[in-house]
Amino acid sequence: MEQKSSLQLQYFLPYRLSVLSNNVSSLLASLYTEKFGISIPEWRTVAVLGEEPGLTSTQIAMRVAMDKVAVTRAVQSLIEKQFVLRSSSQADGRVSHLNLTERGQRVYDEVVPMALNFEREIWGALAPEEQSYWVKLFSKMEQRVEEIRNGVPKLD
Amino acid sequence: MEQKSSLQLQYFLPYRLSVLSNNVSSLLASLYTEKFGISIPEWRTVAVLGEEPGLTSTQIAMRVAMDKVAVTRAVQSLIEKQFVLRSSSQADGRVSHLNLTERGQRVYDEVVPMALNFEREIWGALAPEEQSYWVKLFSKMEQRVEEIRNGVPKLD
DNA sequence: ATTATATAGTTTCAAATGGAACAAAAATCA
DNA sequence: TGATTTTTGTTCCATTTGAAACTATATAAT
Repeated sequence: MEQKSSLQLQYFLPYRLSVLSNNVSSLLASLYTEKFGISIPEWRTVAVLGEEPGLTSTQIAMRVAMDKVAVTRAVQSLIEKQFVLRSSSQADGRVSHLNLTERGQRVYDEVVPMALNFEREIWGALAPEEQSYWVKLFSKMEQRVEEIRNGVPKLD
Repeated sequence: MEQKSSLQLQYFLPYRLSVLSNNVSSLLASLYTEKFGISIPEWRTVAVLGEEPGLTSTQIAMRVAMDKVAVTRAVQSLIEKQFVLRSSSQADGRVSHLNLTERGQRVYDEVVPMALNFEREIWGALAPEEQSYWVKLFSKMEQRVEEIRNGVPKLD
């Protein structure tokens, strides 16, 4: 990897990551927005509740890299659409536990295979040994970015 | 790479891509928003005009994966801030050519090294041979996603 | 117990974003 | 030439997003 001195956007890692991620996200989103009328944050909420029923809003926010406002809105909308049910905790009056309704579970059950299938199509770009290599490299990148993030503390 | 039957968001490629990309973007943005008060689309516009002076709005949009409305707004804002100058083409009355002002050039000259430095920090996650491997795999992914995008034509 | 502090979640308001309609100029075509 | 279609870029409007203020409950401290 040679040293760069000029910034060519098309080869610039943050830019390429952003473009790829946007393309992937919007392709994936088209699978479930058309069919079920749910947004990306809503889908993420459904996905995580499908994995772990009964989570609270804050727990969802932590698992899903969304802020609490986004979760509030996703949950409200999912409740209106009757995909999610809220039941307040008797242990802690501030929180409520969220679960998929039967309809919500159907969304989950239908979208998961589509999503996995889409993921497989993308993985198809790489040979099997390349795939595990990708995962290894990607994880290192994630870690490093996390380190940088923690090393450069927010000014407060 | 074994077959997945359940979707765990934390291992799901589109999700991981999205999180990594967002983290990288927001770290990078913090470098120039604080110092120069420009947004991500504005920075991209400056970056591309630094590489290729005199582009028109449409040309910027093509190079930078933004839609034309985003470019219009970025350019308007950059003109107000006196980072960009618009000069209408006498060859084609519809378009105008955009250039960095001296102030805009200074932003470019200052941000580019910061951006490249940031990129180097991220690349630091990988050993040199891993870096070239990453580029290779990443390019394959980009290509595949592009293929899927073209294979699934927009409904119009 | 009473006060202070922290946490969960919502609301509010302003800014960012996206799509459709639009105006102006250019290109095509009859 | 004159009519039609494209292209460029902007504006308008509705939706989304984000940050800060706020309410309600819970926890800690004195």
